[in-house]
Parts: sequence; C-alpha cells; structure tokens
Amino acid sequence: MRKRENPLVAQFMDVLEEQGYRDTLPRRAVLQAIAQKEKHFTAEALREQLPGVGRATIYRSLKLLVDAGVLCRVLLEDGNLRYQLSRQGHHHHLLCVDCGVSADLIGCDIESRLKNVAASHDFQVSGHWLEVYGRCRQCAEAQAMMA
Amino acid sequence: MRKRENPLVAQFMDVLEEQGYRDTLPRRAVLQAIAQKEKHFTAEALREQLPGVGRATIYRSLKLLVDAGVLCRVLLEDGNLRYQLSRQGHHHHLLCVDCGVSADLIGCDIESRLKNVAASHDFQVSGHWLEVYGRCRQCAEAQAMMA
DNA sequence: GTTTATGCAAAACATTTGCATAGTC
DNA sequence: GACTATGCAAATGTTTTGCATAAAC
Repeated sequence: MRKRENPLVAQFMDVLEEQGYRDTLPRRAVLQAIAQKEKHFTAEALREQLPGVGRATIYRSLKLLVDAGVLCRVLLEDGNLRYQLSRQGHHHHLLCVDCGVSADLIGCDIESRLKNVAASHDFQVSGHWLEVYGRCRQCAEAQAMMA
Repeated sequence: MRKRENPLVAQFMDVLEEQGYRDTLPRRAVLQAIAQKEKHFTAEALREQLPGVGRATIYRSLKLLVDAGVLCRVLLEDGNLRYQLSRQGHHHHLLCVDCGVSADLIGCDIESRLKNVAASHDFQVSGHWLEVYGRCRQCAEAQAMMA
C-alpha cells in the first residue's frame, strides 16, 4: 500500500521550477517526506528516512528549499536548528517543548515596536528572529495531570 | 606590556565558585579573553586566541559559562550560533549585521503580548528567543555614504 | 588526600566538495 | 545534445569523550 503523493509536493515543485530548478525524483522524494512531517526535523533524520537518496542530495535539497522559501529553519530552546515546512511568508513558531509540534504565529506585529526600542539605541532594524517556546494544549494537560 | 586582569574576571570567577567550580588558570584565561571581546565569537576563534589552553577545556568552559549565565549564545541571521558575554539576566540583542557589535535590549516587554497571541492558539508560553538584526549607527552611516 | 580540571588524542558527528555518471529539458 | 542533478567517497569542520596526569581545595 503505497502512499499517494501529497498535493503539496506538486505545489512546491512548481515553486522550484519557477526558479529554474529541475523536476527530479530525489527532489520529489524529499518534498514528499517533508510534506508529511508535522514536527521539525534534522537533515540526518530525513536521510535515514530516505535511504535511497544520497547524503549530498539531502543536504543540497534542504539548502535549496530554504532559499526557495519552502522550508524554514527553527531554533530550539537549546540552540539546535531544525527544519520545518514553511506554509507562508514571514511568521514565527510556537514550539511545544514536550512533543515538538509547532504552530505558526502569523500577524507578527512586533517589528514596529522593535523599531522604536532600537531607535533609542541608535540602531536601524532590518530584521528579527523570534521563536516562542511553551506547551501545546495536549502537553499542557498531560503536564497538569502529572503534577 | 602585559594586560592587567579585567575586573570582570574576578567577578565571574566568584559566580563560578559559588556554584562549586574551582578557580583555575585556564578558566581565568578564558574569562579574561571573553571579557575583552566586544563582539560575538566562536569557540574556535577563542581557541586560536588561547593556544595555551586545550581544545576540550575551551569547549567545556564555554558550556559551563553558558550554564552559569555568564555567557550567552546569540543567533546570527544565517543560523549560526555565537557566544557573547552576558551582562544581565533576560535580555535580547541588537546585532549589527555589518560589524557584528551588539547592544543589549533590556526591558523586554514582549512576553505579555506573546502570551495573549499564543493563548488563542491554545498554547502555554514558557519562554522565547528573540534576536534583532540591523545596523549600528556607524555602519548605517557608512552604508548611506556608499549608496 | 580527595576531588575536580586539564590536555591530549581519538572518536563521533555534521556538513561540504570534487568529480564521474545519470537524468532532465 | 547541453546543462543540471545525483551519488559516492573523501575532505572539512566542529564538538565530544576516555583516560592518565596535574592542579585545587
């Protein structure tokens, strides 16, 4: 029983083709694997999941997908970086520290506030990186149960 | 002409001793080197600067200092992590993308706002990581000059 | 004297690169 | 057919670990 191809794969493949990249089987395999994940992951984890795809291809694909805006990198609380599907443009993540699921925080309005604060430091803001850590409802409930 | 020991060294050494760590020459050397830096740095850079200290000691010291709250890790825009002296408790950094200097953003009031936004996602916030990128005044002026 | 820290070398990881081959357009 | 992507293996780079020795308390 094979999994049918995730509809996102074709969609992301289009994005890549628009940027001049070719439609190849390894890339589709990578996209398919990524589209299925609901948690962040590492390059090595993806590699284990796709033994048929060469290591270099995995790494090259991940970089390419980040550039293309299809993937984003998320920073864990301990400083480790993970990859995760990017569903829209600028956004931030709510990362559950227990189970690892992440929700997207859209409507980020901190930029204007940052600009104000930064101005008083003689600083011209051009960007920011924000990750929010906590617990999703399920994990919060489980946590409360244990206490 | 030797540099005199930076007063911060003794101060940080005290913090470590309170936590049960011993006062050793390599640790002082690391602290001294760190106290002098006004930019973020990597473990390897520190190692090159302190050829007399073993690699393992450098790495072990850095980890220890992060735990002790003396050092903090900063995230660059490209996803690389650097180390940098931590002068106070919870704070964020304004990082100059050109020269690398960083200013501390204190009085971070985003937490309450985050809690609100997150609540609507059924999410219980426990922490966050924020880095702000831009240009310090000098670099902003230099930039304007070039344009 | 007991305990902790250091230095070294080796191991363990993680990521990148060169290059011949295969696949796409 | 021209150009891009892949796979492999090797190179690179970074961080960790085991263990005997040295230093600190």
